[in-house]
Amino acid sequence: MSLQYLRVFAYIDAVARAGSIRKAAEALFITPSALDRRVQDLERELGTPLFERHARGMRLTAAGELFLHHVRAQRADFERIHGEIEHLKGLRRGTVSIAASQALAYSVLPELINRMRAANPGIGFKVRICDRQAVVTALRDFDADLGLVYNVQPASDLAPLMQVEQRLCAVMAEQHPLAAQEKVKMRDCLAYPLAMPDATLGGRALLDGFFARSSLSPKVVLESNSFEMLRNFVRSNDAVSFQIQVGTPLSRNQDGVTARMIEDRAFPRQPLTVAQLKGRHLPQPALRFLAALREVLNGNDA
Amino acid sequence: MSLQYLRVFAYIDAVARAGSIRKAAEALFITPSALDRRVQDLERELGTPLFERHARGMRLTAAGELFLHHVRAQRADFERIHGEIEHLKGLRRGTVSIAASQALAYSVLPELINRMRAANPGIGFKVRICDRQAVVTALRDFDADLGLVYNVQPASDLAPLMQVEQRLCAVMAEQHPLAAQEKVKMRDCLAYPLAMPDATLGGRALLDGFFARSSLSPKVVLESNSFEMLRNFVRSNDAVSFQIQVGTPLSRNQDGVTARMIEDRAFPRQPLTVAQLKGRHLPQPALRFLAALREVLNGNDA
DNA sequence: TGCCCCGTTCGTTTTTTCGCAACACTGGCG
DNA sequence: CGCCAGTGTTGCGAAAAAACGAACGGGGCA
Repeated sequence: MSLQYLRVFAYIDAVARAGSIRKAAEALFITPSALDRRVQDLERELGTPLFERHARGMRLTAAGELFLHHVRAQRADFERIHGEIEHLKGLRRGTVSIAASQALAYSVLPELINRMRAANPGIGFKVRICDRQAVVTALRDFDADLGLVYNVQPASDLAPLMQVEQRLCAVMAEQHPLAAQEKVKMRDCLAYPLAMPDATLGGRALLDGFFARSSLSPKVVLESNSFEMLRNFVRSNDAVSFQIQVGTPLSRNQDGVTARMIEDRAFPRQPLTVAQLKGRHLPQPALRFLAALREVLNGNDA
Repeated sequence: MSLQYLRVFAYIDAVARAGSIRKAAEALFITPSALDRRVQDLERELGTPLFERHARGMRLTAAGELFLHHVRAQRADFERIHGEIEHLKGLRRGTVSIAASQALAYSVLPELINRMRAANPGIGFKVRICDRQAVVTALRDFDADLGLVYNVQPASDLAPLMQVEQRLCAVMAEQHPLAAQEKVKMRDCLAYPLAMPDATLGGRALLDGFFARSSLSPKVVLESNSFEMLRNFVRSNDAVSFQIQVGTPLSRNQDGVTARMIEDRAFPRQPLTVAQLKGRHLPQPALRFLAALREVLNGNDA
């Protein structure tokens, strides 16, 4: 559902995304000349150029950024209204789009979505797993209704909806010596090779900070931007990896990998944050998803 | 500036306002058939009728109400964005639209607007003086950015921005015996004929309540929905009228009429409220007007 | 310089929208 | 009961808007 009458707004959005009229025209299945005219007409109506004409393509002007934000907000809001109209017709339909850190892909999101789909089969989901910066960008561009991020830096245009303190866990093979203990200390882990999340991931900054303060010297044998990679790596050796609580198989050792909480008091904790773009009206399905999320994570309001 | 591309939304709005396709078509300077087609196309795209076809005209369905609200919000938001783009071009332009009770028309709004216009000549104003219910309606329909009302009943879709306690004043001719006192008591006023605001006005409910509780019997000689009428009436006789503080010539007796505060302790006080529609993003000029209003009224945040 | 990709323009074709007149229907009133 | 004054709605030709396709001018890069 894209509504014929907002065509020109979709054009502007496409040009901004593609960065050039020709590419945008291709994506829209029209000719560059037609697209160019619509852009120029709109600029004439607004009395301001929305794009800087560059030899390489089109870049948004300040006015363009402003207008594009409005366009995206409008289109997102229309989707919401359309969903509510469907809701009025008795159909529980709609789509929840989520941008989340990797940790959520392990069990929280799949299980939650399964549960919601069981209750409301008409609702669809879009889940994009990406790094923290991309989550923020997705929210800003109206590509996601909700963002679930660990250790995100606050931004003035983001509104936190929920914060959950997350402890860091050590991840290791089931047969690993450390798995015998109920809880582990960080110094215990350092006796083994480490498989570390890389700098794009939320937990890394904390680990680095901790290592810098203490006089411990870690032996990093693997660094990756994929927790799945790290998890599958430590399954068949004595290395230890790290992940936040919700992203680990704390109780169920289902795939040869298990996790133990790290009990160091001094270890800093960062919250897992659920956020939305400030000032947005979330669609009903997103609100219901948020409520379900609250139940599962037992989080506090932000 | 109405933007060609939002034409259909303007059509829907017009039909809802006019209550019939033919009247709306007349207002839009197009034929009923053309308008009818646009409405039907939109309904087909949404998959839901927006209007009930009645022999007398068109009435909004539930889905229509929802959609119309969205349409108006969008159009208002577009105006805001357009204003901000103008702002970007260096022009301090835009329009503030205000719906207010009569008391504000006396001195507060005229003086405030004069002062703002002196600082920013590019800003235009739309002021609609109306009763309390109409103020609320204007906010709901996006016909006004800000509402200034005395003694308004709270509504869930309205967000109070500022509240100022207002004392009631007695209004009388300059030569009136009561004008000799610095403050007056209600029982003093009852010795004279009364010119009362009618039930549509904010202060009336308070007066009625007070008279009901006390055993005083007022002699009402004039009842009007216009404070200007009441004020001009008492100028040349011994009657006494009432008005809230901001709407009276407390210090300056410029037009043969003056006012005195009523000092009864037991007399209930209602706040003058500045409100907006909840969830709206106010345009920059409206925000600046609000700030100026705060300075003048010394109000507290709500 | 030569090439490639860019935005843009022009004349034409296709699609959408509009106006006009006629039609069908409903509710009220004599 | 029938008439009447409104309403929304539809078919068709005209008008307007949008899209197409090819050609033009221009800036960056090898």
